[in-house]
Amino acid sequence: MADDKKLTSQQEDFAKWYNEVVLRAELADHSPVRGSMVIRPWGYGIWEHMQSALDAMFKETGHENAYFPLLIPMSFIEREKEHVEGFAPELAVVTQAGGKELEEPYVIRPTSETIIYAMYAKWVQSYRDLPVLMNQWANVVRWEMRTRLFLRTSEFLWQEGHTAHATAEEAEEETRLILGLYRTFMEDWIAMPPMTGLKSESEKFAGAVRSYACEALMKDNKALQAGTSHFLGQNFAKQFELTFQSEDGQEEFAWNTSWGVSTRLIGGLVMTHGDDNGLVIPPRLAPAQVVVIPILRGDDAGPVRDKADEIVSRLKENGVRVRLDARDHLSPGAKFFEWERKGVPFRLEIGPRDLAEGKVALARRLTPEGEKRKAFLPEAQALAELPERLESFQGELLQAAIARREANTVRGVKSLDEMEEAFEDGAGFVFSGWSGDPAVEEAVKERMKATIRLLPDEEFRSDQAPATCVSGAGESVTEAAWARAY
RNA sequence: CGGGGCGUGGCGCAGUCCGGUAGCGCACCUGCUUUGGGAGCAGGGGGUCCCCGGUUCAAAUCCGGGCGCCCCGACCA
Repeated sequence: MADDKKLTSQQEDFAKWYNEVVLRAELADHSPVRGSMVIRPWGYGIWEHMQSALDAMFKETGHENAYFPLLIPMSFIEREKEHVEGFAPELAVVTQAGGKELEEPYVIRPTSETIIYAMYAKWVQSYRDLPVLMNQWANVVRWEMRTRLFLRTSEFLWQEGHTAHATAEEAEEETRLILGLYRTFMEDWIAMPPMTGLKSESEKFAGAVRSYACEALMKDNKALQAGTSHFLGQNFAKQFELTFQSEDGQEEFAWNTSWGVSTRLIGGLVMTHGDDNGLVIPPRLAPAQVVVIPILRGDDAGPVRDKADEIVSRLKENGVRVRLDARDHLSPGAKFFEWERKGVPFRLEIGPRDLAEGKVALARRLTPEGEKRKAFLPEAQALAELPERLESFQGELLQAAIARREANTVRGVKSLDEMEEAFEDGAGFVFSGWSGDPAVEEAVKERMKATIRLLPDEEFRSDQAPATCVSGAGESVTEAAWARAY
């Protein structure tokens, strides 16, 4: 950031660009505690829109919100073997309270399976009590070694859904339902089109039988795990005695699922749409969809200001989220740059000239190829068209992201050499055959830092996948999508 | 935990080699003139130079010891 005004370009240093955008768009800032962050109003505003959209989707599918406590007895975490092994290194533990050493330490939740299924065990007696479909919005703490704003911080915000079912089939169905719901949300709201599929054994959630995930491709061609949905089988039910009496009188263990997305999605949004001028926020999530900037000059300042106020209230009536920037110590140009950096989809300028002509200037955060940056439109037309222009902007962001993902996906890779070449050439997702042998994953990771992101769902699979494993040893039992990942 | 870098007004940095009044740009405050792509002029406020100790007439600068942060390699939404 030698030039205070410009951001480091994505091409020059993507990681540095990301950091600067997050800080300078005022999404978040570092807190005094290492590895944790403050989410500022502009960033939290995006999160609030994500929350309300997701929350509505959860409710529509029969889920209810609840809240479980921050502190979990250490012994609960230790109950499920794989779970504790997975989380032990990143636990923050409370050993003192009220000025005394605690008899049993408490863990600050890294996730809430244990406490939640312990409670479900209390509430569920019969098949008539099932399914239990709950979600909670909460913060969790995982002590990470290396942190990055939004992508990996010691504390983050998320939602975690936890369900209990009478049959494995029903639980599996729930897992898949939520995965689809996440995908729809990411496409329709973040305009971030993920691939979906199953995680390999080595990448699945600690304590799950199977994990499904949404993986999205960022602009630097690294994959971001953006949401996960886990089929937990009866692993937790057995440890917490979550049982029910079936229709035919048998005592049975319930089947569980858990699923979550976090504030990491904001990092995904930044790296899916941002450019060298800063953030680009999809209209449906933008805290402000339009910023109105009056050009206040000389004698016309009063009438222009009045017109700007009028435009703001009329846009509000049309359901557009609008913000007025009438600060008089900044030049219009400075405001243009500022709001572009913050990713506001549209800017509406109103000056003396426009006032005289009954027009306004409308500028879009991203200008399509061959179009002028600003359109001078009759005021009534601009106001009437803004809602649909916001929607088409939203749609174009999604289409562009899908096109980018496809353009950076390499299919049909048949050998490790070919795979390495693809990654050297800057590929995003690389598809190959895989024997299912974890040793192949290890070898690839060692050699080219890529991992299996997904065993992709049918929709994303190749028309003709290689019949042999990319390692050259053995037949392929499944197609795998590899990528370097966050 | 290994390797590299850095701690100086809010932010970004110079000054450190070779000790001698703590500086620059941006931001901030006041006033006037401005305002359609990062405004101009004038005036002004703000810093225990990361901490502790040592050397010296004198330390941001030299010496010793701490602490913190950032980047790169092994875990993870």
